[in-house]
Amino acid sequence: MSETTPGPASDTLLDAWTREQLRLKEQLVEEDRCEWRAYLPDDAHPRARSDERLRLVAGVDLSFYEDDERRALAALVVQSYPDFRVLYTDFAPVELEHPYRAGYLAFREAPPLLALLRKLKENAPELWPQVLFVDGNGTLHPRRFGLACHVGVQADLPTIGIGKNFLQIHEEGEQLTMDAVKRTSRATLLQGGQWFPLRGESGLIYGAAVRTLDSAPNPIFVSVGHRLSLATAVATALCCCRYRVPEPVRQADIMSREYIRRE
DNA sequence: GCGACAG
DNA sequence: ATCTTGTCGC
Repeated sequence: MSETTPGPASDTLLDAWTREQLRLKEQLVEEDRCEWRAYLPDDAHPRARSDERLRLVAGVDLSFYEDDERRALAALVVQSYPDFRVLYTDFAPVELEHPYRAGYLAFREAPPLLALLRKLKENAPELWPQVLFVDGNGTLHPRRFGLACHVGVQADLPTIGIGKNFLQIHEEGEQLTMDAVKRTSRATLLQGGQWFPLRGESGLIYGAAVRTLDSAPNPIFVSVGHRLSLATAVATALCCCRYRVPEPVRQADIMSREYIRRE
């Protein structure tokens, strides 16, 4: 069966991918292993020492062409913090090997994103970011190893997973449902900056529902990608929000779509 | 047939 | 992901 045909016929491929996720997960670090600390942009007296301050943030995303389902544009944007000046952009047209499948997004999107990161390290190592925002989940994933983890581990970079839609977790009877999240969001996320952990029946925390702004009632879903704690991931995401979505992923999205539209 | 489905 | 402008409200 063709790899691009979704369905039961590709079970052996999905099994192999599952094993690959569990193998890479052995290298996953879910605690703070980064030399910087987030601080609010409007904090007149940042508490962090100057050499511990967050200065370089980045975002990656893929945008798609109308005609061909497999053609896409991978984008990497590096920005200064806290003023979000765009310091570096790179775009690469790519031919995707695999179709989208929930739970296996990394096998579709990670390769082109990692290629952009390798190129950055080679051509402008001084712009290597302190943290990378990924458009997609990290540990908020059935096997706790989503795209943001995949990219973080393989690039050895602190990463934060940002989901704009909730991915339900039913694995191992966890029962993290859309309904429950919507109810809790409505009841507890009363203003920007508020969030709650997404905790399964087992007690495991997969990520957080975060209301980033007063003006954006719908939460985003933040999870650990690599080399940081959930608390750091949430605090850093909040520090990077001018709009509902953290600025690096927002810029990568906007600029890649603009690039497609203008060519 | 119905619901779920990161991007 | 993408199809898509204006428009209602603070």
